[in-house]
Amino acid sequence: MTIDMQTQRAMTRGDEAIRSHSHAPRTDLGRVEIGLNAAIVAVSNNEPVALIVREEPDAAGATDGLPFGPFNPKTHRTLESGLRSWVQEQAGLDLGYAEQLYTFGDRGRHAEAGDTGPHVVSIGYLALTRVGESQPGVERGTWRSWYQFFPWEDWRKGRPQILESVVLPRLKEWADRPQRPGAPARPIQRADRVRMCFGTDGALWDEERVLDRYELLYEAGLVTEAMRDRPELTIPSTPSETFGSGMRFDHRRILATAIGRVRAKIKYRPVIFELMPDDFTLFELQRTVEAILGPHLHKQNFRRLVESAGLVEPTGEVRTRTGGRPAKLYRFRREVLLERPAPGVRVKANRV
Amino acid sequence: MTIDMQTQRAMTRGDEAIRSHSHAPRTDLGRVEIGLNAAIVAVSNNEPVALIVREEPDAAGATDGLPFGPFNPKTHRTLESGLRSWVQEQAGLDLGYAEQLYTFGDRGRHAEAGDTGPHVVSIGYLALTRVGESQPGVERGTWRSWYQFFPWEDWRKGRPQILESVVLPRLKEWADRPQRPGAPARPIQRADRVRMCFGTDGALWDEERVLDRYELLYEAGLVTEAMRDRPELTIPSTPSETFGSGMRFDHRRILATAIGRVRAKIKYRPVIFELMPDDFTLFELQRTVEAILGPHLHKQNFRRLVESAGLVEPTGEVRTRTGGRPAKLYRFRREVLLERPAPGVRVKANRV
DNA sequence: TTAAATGTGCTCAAACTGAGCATATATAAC
DNA sequence: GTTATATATGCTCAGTTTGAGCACATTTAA
Repeated sequence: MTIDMQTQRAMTRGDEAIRSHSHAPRTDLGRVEIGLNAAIVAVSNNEPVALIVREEPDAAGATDGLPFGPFNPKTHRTLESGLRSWVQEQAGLDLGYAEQLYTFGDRGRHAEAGDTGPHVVSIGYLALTRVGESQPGVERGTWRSWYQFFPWEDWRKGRPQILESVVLPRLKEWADRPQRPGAPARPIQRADRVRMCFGTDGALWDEERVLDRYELLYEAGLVTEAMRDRPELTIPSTPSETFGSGMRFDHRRILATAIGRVRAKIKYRPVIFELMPDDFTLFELQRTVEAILGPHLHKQNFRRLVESAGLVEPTGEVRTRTGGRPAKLYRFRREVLLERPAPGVRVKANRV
Repeated sequence: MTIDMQTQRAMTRGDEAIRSHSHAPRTDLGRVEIGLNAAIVAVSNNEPVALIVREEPDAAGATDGLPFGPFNPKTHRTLESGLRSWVQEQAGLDLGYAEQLYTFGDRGRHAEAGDTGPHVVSIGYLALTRVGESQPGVERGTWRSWYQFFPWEDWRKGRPQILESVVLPRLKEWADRPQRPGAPARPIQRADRVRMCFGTDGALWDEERVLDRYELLYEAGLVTEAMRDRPELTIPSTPSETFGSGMRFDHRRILATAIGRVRAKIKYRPVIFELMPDDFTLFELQRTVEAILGPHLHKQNFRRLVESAGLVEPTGEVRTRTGGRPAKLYRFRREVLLERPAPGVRVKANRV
């Protein structure tokens, strides 16, 4: 029945409505608190990075997390302004481009010790910025490559070998395992999901499905957060660092959502230029796109693409420090926003 | 600075962090309540419809709204299961496909009389279904054409004349008006937004920008909800019904988000079949796509598209009641999900 | 001077797309 | 019955887009 794999996870049914709906003040609702989380992305030295803040270790020993804080309707005019406040306070960064990603609300998704207190619903945001754009010394977080948390997503040097050596064997084992002890194994469904998410057996790798892949690894109990949230599920195995560094709460999930969103979005919105300096060479632009997307692109076709799409215009200057023939400098052509409904770096996705 | 018009609205800055972040229980946060809202979409007689529930009139006299209710973390395991509960209770409908749309949290977006009580953050969901799929008599809402709320979105008979006759003149007037009394008029920016959103002056109409258009009309004070939320802004003018029926709270905004999402999504996910019966003719499929997207499609090319994409397969039967040569019946080919990363009805968007 | 690296222009075939012609087979009107 | 009309379906064909590569330019480093 379910078609969209992205929402499949949450499509459980059968809950009952408990109380009738009314506009009178409701008193028996559990307390809810809203957490605002920012996945702040930049590209530094051709490496895609996210801003990480470190705090006390959580239940699983993770210290890395995204900047976040609660939404306070008394002081935050909007959700987004609340987010900006927290980022400013925690990382000393003044956010530029930001967009909402998704709202995560499942209980048990980020079990904290004790798990008392209000239920926390996390609203994830994606922000794009340039490193070193803020006043120097103001930043308090550290920039870390996002591939540290998702090593299987780094296709810049071809298919990452960690897939063949570790990830796929463990997933295959999970797919073949009976779902409940005694129950008949249903390897078909799981195997198909692995196949589509990770592009095995002739299926194509879709670089946008970052969240699907993370969710699958979580479900298979392979990422450390899964062991944290469901200790009973832990099986002695490969050290969990093999499946990328863990993060606190559900921050890795939010980061996965963010990566998928940037990868999709640069194809139809010129957000790539949020990551670029004012002037750049076409090859620098290409390197940045590759850092985000993974696979490397055909150089001549890439320049044809961005030029014919009207995304850039030459500044008239050249940069000689390129190690070869001097490269013309370009800048983002803002007028493109007034000319086309969906301007972006329309590199072909791996879509048949 | 801002690039994505869709998030432009909320990109205000300058808020200050009020209190330092900590993991101790926070006590001085204003109360927050989460509302779950469902835009349930179907296609009935080639008309795209949404499930509307009627209640007491709100401040502006609107009685139409989407099924909704508060999220209760004590009883709802997930946000989505909470939504399903409310829809079940309020409309007697068992939801099939559902996906999260967006979380709206701005204060003042749906001013209620008095405006006391907790701050409500709305999480909007999109659901797709077939009419008459539920047990007969169980449904308590009414299905209403979504073009009743967004008449300017109906391009099935060409460019809707309401655009030339009413919408654009009023928007032009707004764009030319000085933003504050006495301040210099800045018609450029507003005029450009109108141009891109509504495809005037040579710009192309992008059928996916439903929310942008609604937001623009809201900002211009032309839709009735704007007058409700900011009464000082009301100017005696065209009856507000000209700009579509109003809805309670921010439900029309959520519906706009939903329409934009379906229009985008059917192009890369086979969700269109959530709206189709098991067996259908290709022309019926085309009519459904047209109901969603607006403009009419080239018939032969449409069938070439869906057949060559492997989205459908013939059932072997024909339907004679078509008023012409009998049409072959088709069904959705589920295997396509295992073959392609992003299968969908890839009709060309109005994207250059 | 040469090798190596990058930058830039151009070609060309394959695939895709938009548009239309032509024909098949029903129902409804006369 | 015959005809008008409506839908169904196959096919063509030119224009565009895309993937891949050749060729040459201009720099730095050895």
